[in-house]
Amino acid sequence: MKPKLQLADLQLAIMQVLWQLSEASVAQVREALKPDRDLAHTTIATMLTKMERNGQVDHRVDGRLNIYRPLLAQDRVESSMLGDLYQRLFHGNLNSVVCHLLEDEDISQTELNQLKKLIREKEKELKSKSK
Amino acid sequence: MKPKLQLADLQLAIMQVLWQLSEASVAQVREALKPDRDLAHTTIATMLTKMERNGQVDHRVDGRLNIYRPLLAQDRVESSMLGDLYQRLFHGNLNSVVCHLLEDEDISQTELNQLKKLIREKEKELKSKSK
DNA sequence: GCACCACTACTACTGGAGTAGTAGACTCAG
DNA sequence: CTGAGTCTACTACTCCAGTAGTAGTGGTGC
Repeated sequence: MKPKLQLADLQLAIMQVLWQLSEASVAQVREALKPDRDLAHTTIATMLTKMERNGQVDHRVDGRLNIYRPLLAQDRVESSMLGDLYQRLFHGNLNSVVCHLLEDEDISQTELNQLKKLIREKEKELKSKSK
Repeated sequence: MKPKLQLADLQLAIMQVLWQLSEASVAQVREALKPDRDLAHTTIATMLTKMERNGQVDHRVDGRLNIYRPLLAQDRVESSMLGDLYQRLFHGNLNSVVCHLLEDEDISQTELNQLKKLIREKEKELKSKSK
């Protein structure tokens, strides 16, 4: 069984809590999500059960508590979800993506500097490979 | 009524056909989608009806044909969907996004050059604003 | 000892995407 | 004029996310 790397909205939110805490009980997840969405305890529990069926999380029993931990690596999910959008929406056109980001989002000079550094590194990598 | 800017999979595929052709009949959409997914004529028609209910497309009647046209601008959808992922998955961290893209996807030197140009333009804009 | 609390397991429901069948209307070839 | 084909409208069904109620269970305060 291949676990689904594309996470729906709530699933992603839950997973991010798990990534941050390494592992968590239902109550902990609920607490962490509370500012954004105040969900019933059972809602989280149900969702976690479903996610376990999907192979996205796992749980161990601690006394009467279920402690869940993520089965998916954060960067694999990020890559998968971003890559999917990148292909579906932009057909692999890097420029439009960055264009949108620079236009729509609030970007600081610091971030631009880091960006330039990333590009320089990528260029180095490209050159060494082409030889 | 606010039309939904977040498009599901098939919806996006259909919308992209409409963007490309400006407007299209069910049969045209179906033809365009055929290489990727060979769907029944009625499937497309049903989907278009639903999308019309969602305020995403519109149609006029031409003889016995329904000709659909997109109601959403391509770049608004792109911005919305990308921005949404950007916030949800990366919490507004531009670096990680670009990092993933440079790492996962196949990027050419030409694209990197264009990227640098984009950055230079953005820098200019930042400077002129900060004054 | 018992009432309460916290937690899980099970069940249920809604809404939307995705998929397609069927019926009915119209059109065109022969 | 009739049959084959094409198109829409309507209906139906599956799957899954999201949401939560209820029942049962086991510890805890007093």
